[in-house]
Amino acid sequence: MRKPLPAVTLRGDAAAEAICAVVRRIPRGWVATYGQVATMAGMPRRARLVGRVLQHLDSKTNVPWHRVVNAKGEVSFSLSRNGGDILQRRLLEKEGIEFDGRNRLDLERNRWLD
DNA sequence: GTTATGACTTCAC
DNA sequence: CGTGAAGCCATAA
Repeated sequence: MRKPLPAVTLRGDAAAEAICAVVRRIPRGWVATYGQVATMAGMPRRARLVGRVLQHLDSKTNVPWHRVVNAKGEVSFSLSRNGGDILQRRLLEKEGIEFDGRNRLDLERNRWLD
């Protein structure tokens, strides 16, 4: 008998925990990129994995997922996020981060350096 | 097994 | 600075 497909394998996984641990260290008002988080979590080139882990967080998580943006310095927009991208931008603005007319922020100025 | 898809990144034009 | 292609790796079909 085959084991039922786990609904979410990334949540609770060791790799997922490592990623969350890094994201939780991002100070309020600062951002990091997916690739940066991946590298800091000890798994370079796993940027996409970071995005997938964040997508599975539940709404009451203590992980500041909104402080993670892509390498271009913009909030990743996707229909599959069902409005989560808009929320992300709003949360960042509430922390004092400014966006230009193209949904981008200044990475040089806002990137969190460990 | 193969193919397609993504909250990605990097490099070449 | 924009675009496209290739690389990436976990999931879903």
